[in-house]
Amino acid sequence: MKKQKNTAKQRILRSAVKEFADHGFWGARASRIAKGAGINKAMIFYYFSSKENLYRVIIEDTFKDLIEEVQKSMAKSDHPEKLFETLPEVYIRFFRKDEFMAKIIIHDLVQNPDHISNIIGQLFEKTPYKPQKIFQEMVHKWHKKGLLAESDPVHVILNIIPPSLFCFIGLPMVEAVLERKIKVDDKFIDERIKSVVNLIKRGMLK
Amino acid sequence: MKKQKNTAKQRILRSAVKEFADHGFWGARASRIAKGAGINKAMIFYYFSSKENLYRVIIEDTFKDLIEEVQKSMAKSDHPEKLFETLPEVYIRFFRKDEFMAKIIIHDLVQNPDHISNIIGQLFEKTPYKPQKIFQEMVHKWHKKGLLAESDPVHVILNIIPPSLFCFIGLPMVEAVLERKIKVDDKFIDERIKSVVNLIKRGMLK
DNA sequence: CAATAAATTAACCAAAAGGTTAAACCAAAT
DNA sequence: ATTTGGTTTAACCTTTTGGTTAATTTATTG
Repeated sequence: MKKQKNTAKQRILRSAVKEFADHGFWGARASRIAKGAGINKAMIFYYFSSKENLYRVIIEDTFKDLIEEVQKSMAKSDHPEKLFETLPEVYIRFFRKDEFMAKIIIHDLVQNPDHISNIIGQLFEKTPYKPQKIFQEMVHKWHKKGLLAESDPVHVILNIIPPSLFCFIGLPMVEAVLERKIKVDDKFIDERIKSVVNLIKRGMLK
Repeated sequence: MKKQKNTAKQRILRSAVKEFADHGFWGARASRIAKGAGINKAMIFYYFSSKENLYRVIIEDTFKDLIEEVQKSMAKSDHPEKLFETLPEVYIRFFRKDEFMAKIIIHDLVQNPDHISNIIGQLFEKTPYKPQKIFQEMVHKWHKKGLLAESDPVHVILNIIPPSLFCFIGLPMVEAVLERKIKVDDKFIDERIKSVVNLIKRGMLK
């Protein structure tokens, strides 16, 4: 657990996360970040030198945390059932902790796809063992053993992450379609995790 | 099929779709839209009065088309199996047709959730029968009959749309994680549809 | 305490943005 | 041929933006 200091730098970061989430990189305003952090605008450039760099720092920090958690969950899973039971929870709880980050990642993914690719690439380079190879081998092995119905790791990922990640961003659309407000409380989160786990276990396990 | 005229207005729309998709509303530049359309910047404001209005027109047009297709697919489905077999194809093919729109919708969903809610609300008001009621009743009826494992319409939607919609936006992330380029060609699209259909049929049907 | 380094601010700046305007252009109708 | 109406343009304007600067306050340290 990182220390939650209240230095000017920390307050800028917190305010910036919210600003980038609400307005995206281009919509984000340095003046609003400053106001939200209760500091002078010049401080942003004093500590982070540019808006772009501030953005990069935030994205990289978040991804480091997320990837770490996913790797932990993968390391513990010697069976696809175990993996499918834990992964949705990791993603959903991570993005619930601060849903702002979910929004920022989506923004980045849409506007600047190479950026996130590079960050993930760099983070993977530093780790001693190669998680990308491990995942592909896991899927391959499990499929051969007859445990997995889906054989392509690409689709395995595309079937797990979106239903987890999207439940925060997509909700307004669902609300409109069903003409009903949906409260994102602990109960809803638990139900969502259960539903996704069910979906991918029944949908992809043999 | 709408007529694909080549009037200045049409060219502005086409150029704007690409610009909004690549940069989001705030990142989009009127000057670039003009250059892309090969017209003078003033024409944008002559035909659409403001950047915001141009954006609104694009979003509303797209949604009208999408909702129409989804409703057609719903009307034909008297059984959940049928619905689960057709819906992913509708979404995936629709967003493949121009993936720009997928990006724009995501942008809008993240930055301005109320906007899309309102558009959907307005479109639904005009239709004689209420699709939102129909869908909820369908799910309820099917669940009671023992055809559906998932009883909550919210989760049914959240299990169908994200794996379909996200396969375009999320791909760069998957590529980074697996350290492999993925070509989005007809073959991939077919595979993706099959995978999603499989996932939600096995995952939610009883 | 004095000197130095770090943190903070108000005022400022150039560039770029969305948007306006008034004049020119052009096709069709009279 | 001239009027008329919709198009199209270059030049312009205002506001806002990310970013700078130079001066001031606050903390650190010898």
